[in-house]
Amino acid sequence: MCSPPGCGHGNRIWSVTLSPSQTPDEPAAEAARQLPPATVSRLTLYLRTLNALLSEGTERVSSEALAESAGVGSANVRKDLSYLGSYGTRGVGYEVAHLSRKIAQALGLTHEWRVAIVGAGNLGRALARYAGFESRGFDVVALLDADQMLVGTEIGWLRVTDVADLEHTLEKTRANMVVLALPAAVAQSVCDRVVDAGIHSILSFAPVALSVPAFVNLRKVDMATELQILAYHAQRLADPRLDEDRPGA
Amino acid sequence: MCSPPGCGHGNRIWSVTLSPSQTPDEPAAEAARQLPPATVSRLTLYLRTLNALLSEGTERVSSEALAESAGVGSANVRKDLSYLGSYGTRGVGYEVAHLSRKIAQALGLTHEWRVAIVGAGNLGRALARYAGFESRGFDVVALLDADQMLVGTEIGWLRVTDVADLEHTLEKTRANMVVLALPAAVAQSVCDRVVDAGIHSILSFAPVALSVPAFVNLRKVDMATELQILAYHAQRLADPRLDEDRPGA
DNA sequence: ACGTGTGAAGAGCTTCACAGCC
DNA sequence: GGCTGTGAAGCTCTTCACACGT
Repeated sequence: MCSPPGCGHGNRIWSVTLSPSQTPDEPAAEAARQLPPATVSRLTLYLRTLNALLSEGTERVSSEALAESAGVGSANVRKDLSYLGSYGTRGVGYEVAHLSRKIAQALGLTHEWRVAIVGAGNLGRALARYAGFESRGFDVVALLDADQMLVGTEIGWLRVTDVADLEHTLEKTRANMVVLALPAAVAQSVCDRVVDAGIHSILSFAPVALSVPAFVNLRKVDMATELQILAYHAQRLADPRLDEDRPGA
Repeated sequence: MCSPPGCGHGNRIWSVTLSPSQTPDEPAAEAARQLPPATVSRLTLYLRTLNALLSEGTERVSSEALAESAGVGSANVRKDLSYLGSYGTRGVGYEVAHLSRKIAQALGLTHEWRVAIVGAGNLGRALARYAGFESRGFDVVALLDADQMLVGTEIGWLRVTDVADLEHTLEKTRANMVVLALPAAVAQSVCDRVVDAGIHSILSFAPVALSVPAFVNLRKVDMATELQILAYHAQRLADPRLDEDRPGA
């Protein structure tokens, strides 16, 4: 793991875009294509529902129905969709096919995304075989590991390649996204190599905070963290009086 | 992500309920032991760092160092920790062992959490073997599946049991949390049974919105969603000019 | 009548900046 | 000098409520 705090540069995950007042010139044009992060993540949920509706032949859908199937409020749905433009019809709803196309376009799913998974342990192998990626437009093009026992074996329709050749594999497969399914101890060094190889989009499952340059997009999924958050709420329900020495109490 | 930040957030966990205008008597006392959700998810990150420091013998840590290793700002760390009480020493920092204990306590990790994983597909098996759960105080006590080919086999140190006996298994193993690693199609019905069996904390990996009673805590992790969010940002960096075309005009 | 689109109000979170204590 | 604790300011996101189009 990273030696004591201070093994280098401390960069923030996904640049803050700060500058409260960048150029006061053209705020609207820039802002117009900046979707709020919360909206982006909900758009993926709407898209999932829309695609389900599409394949069952439904033609129109209301914000109420979309809200229901995404687990949010309908006002929220309408606000989110309004960032994309006025694609609904008042008194009627949204046309499923059209809206689906618009969301996919806004999310950049028209592009071809080629994903390399680094780490062929339990999780990496599970991800490599997960059909959900392919079906949603993400091509898993490589699976890498450092373990020589795994290199060369086949997982799903992929052959595991040596992480020593990471740069070469990424270039050859023209991967433009990387999923890190690695132990915490090696995650940062592999991450650095991935960034140096020109990858700007990384999804990490390693239970450690990775530091990356500001221009790199890093998202983290940590299953133990999720369970701990559940534990917090569960404990609160179970034992409503947990007044330790809290301020204000 | 919690994602980073962001994170696609959970859905209406615990909802708003009592804040608006409960009893105007004692608002502060109740509010005092309600940690902001964003704080809760960062506390898990601090705890991870603290435990690492603990095992390497470091005794004190500053908010700056904690911030660095969690990927947030130091003011944020201090604010978060201040919700727990004043456990730091000005001019010095925080005592690692003490702070670690306080956070674990606040998160409810003193409790014993017994997790049942439903679904022994690729992901379920990977989760069952994931050492990160055990090491952080979560005991995986059962692994269930509907596939008769899998029932009875051993994964890690667990024997797969039949999901038909779900209620019985949950009771017998005294599980108090459930992880759903199921296909979307069956997730809701299994979820309903899990809730009926008295489980109030559920972590779902199924790519579908589950509906649960308000008193149930449901968190979702969706890997395809994470990739789509990355795609959005990557596309923005690659192609700064996003076209728009108005619908009818 | 129905359901979208949207300013405005409200709630929550982050960042700042500095007082207070070691 | 160094670092915590915290009001206040600023920002983002959510919710409300209703005008508007069909």
